[in-house]
Amino acid sequence: MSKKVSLKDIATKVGVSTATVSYVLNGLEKEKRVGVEVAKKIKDAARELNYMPNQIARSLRKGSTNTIGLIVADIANPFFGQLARIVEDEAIKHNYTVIFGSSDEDCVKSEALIDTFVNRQVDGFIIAPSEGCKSQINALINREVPLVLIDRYLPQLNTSYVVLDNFTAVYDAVTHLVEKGHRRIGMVAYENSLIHMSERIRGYKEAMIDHQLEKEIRIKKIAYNLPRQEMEKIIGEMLTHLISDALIFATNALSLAGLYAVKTNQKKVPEELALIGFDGNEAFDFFDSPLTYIKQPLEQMGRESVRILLDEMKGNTENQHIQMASKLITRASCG
Amino acid sequence: MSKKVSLKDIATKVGVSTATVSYVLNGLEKEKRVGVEVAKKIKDAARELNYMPNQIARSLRKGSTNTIGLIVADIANPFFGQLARIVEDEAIKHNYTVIFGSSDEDCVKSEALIDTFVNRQVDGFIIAPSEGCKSQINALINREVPLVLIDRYLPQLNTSYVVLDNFTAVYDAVTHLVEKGHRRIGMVAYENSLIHMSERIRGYKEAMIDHQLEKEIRIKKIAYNLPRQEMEKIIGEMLTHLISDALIFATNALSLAGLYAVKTNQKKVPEELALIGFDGNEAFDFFDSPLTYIKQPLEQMGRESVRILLDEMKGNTENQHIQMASKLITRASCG
DNA sequence: CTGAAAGCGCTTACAG
DNA sequence: CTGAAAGCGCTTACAG
Repeated sequence: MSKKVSLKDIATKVGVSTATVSYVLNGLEKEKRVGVEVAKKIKDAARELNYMPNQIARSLRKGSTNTIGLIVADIANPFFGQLARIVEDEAIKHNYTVIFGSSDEDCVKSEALIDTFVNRQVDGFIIAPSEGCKSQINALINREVPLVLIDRYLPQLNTSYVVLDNFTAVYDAVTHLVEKGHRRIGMVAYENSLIHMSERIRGYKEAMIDHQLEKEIRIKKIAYNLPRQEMEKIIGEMLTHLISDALIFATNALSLAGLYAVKTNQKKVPEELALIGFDGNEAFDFFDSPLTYIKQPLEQMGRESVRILLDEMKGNTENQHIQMASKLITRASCG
Repeated sequence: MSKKVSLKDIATKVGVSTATVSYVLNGLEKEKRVGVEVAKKIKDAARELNYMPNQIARSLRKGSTNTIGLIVADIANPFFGQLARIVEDEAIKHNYTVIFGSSDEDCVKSEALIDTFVNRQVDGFIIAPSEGCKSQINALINREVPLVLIDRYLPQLNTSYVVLDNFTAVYDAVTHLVEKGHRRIGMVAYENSLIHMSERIRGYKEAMIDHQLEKEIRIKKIAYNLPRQEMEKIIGEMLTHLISDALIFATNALSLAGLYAVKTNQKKVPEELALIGFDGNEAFDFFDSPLTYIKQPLEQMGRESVRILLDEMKGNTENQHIQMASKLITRASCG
């Protein structure tokens, strides 16, 4: 890169100290009572030299970087991609930049990302925590780094979070299926002990129990990291036995794998099998009978998480817990 | 945040200078011939105090931040989300972090992002440039900032880039439709003068001409920033008149809007209307007759762009131009 | 009203 | 083999 213009260059050119230049360029000319003429000269010089402040130097001095670290499971997953976009927009409004990383629900990756971001002095974190990385998050808490968890939280840890009311989301989905006359309702979930998954499963179970369907409870748990073809195969096997007449999928990716399996196995929806998906997806709309699904309020989740984080970065140490209601978008797939 | 541990703290504790600590922690102990015992003490102290180097201070001193700035049209768009993920993975391998921003194809936003990233001293840029922001990119070139353009390039500017061979992609798509017996082949594109769009359109036109279908050329251009409902409506209107018996969509978003419109208007595919989409999308698979589409080699594009950028950051000033071949995934939607 | 100076936490050329 | 010191480009408490 070519020679960069610094405060000093402007100071030299105008014939003042870097302090004065700094004041003027940061809009403190009134407060510091810098002469109007000097101020003008400085501004002109800055423009003329095409001065761009070195945010790194500034960050070092001020001890803050105006950067937010965002860690999701996978930025390529539309759920997180959309969330990232909302976080980005909110961050920009408040003059923050976001650096991001994908953990793949993997604790080792997650830790590496957190360390990197800490080294880079991010002012705060928004994290969708992975399984088993409690100690990493706890280390952040001990360092008193502003932090909000998203999508899931860690019940043992005292942090702010923004999540879905997963229990009610799935509970209501089951009820909807029951109302539509389904009884043998199964669930396809991830093998994951985190709260978002366990709450979805709990919502399913309790709803089944409350509807006197305890004996029909059937949950298939699938590993997160399986390629979709594998997921599809597993779900496909479920379908050939067809012990259920309705299925609820616990995530977007599972819903998609399920749709592929249903298509491959040529099951008629909703006649042979009713379906409820999670999150939105265009594919849901083009499935033979458009999918009923549990919709998360992504926009608000993203906004709230940034709002809370900014709050914490301003010094508010009170943890805020937000649980948002989902919406069941009912369409043809449940009969 | 709580008190942070610095090099000095370790130095004090062990009783050496910060220089020695720095050498040891950066693996220069051999080179600088630091005593084995001292080195061990330093490493132990660092571990004990849970030392995390301040990357900001390091960046200021070294003049490089190990950060890549990635600017796409919209990180929530799966095409760019997937690209971002690949860039992220490649960057991490080489110890780089990526900060990202979405331009919405808007020059003002794009410029704000570029300025922010320059201020933050990113070591290099990967940019999907917006329409009319030539001067911004040019400013980057003048500053000698390592840069690779992606998805589109600016023909007037001397930069590295990684793009699709858009001309051939669409040319071949037209040929495929012709071979399938279609003649009244239309195209739905964005109102965008950038090279990726103009090349797609040129590919369409030339193919039509080469197949003696010059008179059947019909291109509908739609503004990028329209909400999908609007796009759908516009395409819907095309469908009611049905001047075409086949349509090629120039982007993923247009393909989706097109599918919704076709569904709403209950056109039979491929009997009444053949379709070819751009990029992949799960919705393509679940459409009544699975969509034939032009597939981009995303993985390689992401990798190559990072590889070239790293190359430039190492000092290689030679611009590299990469144009990748697409693949036509043929399925039922063309008959 | 304005400037000299310290200092943020590192790295590295230099001296011994 | 090891350390003192300068310096990256800013901000800001302090002095005058």
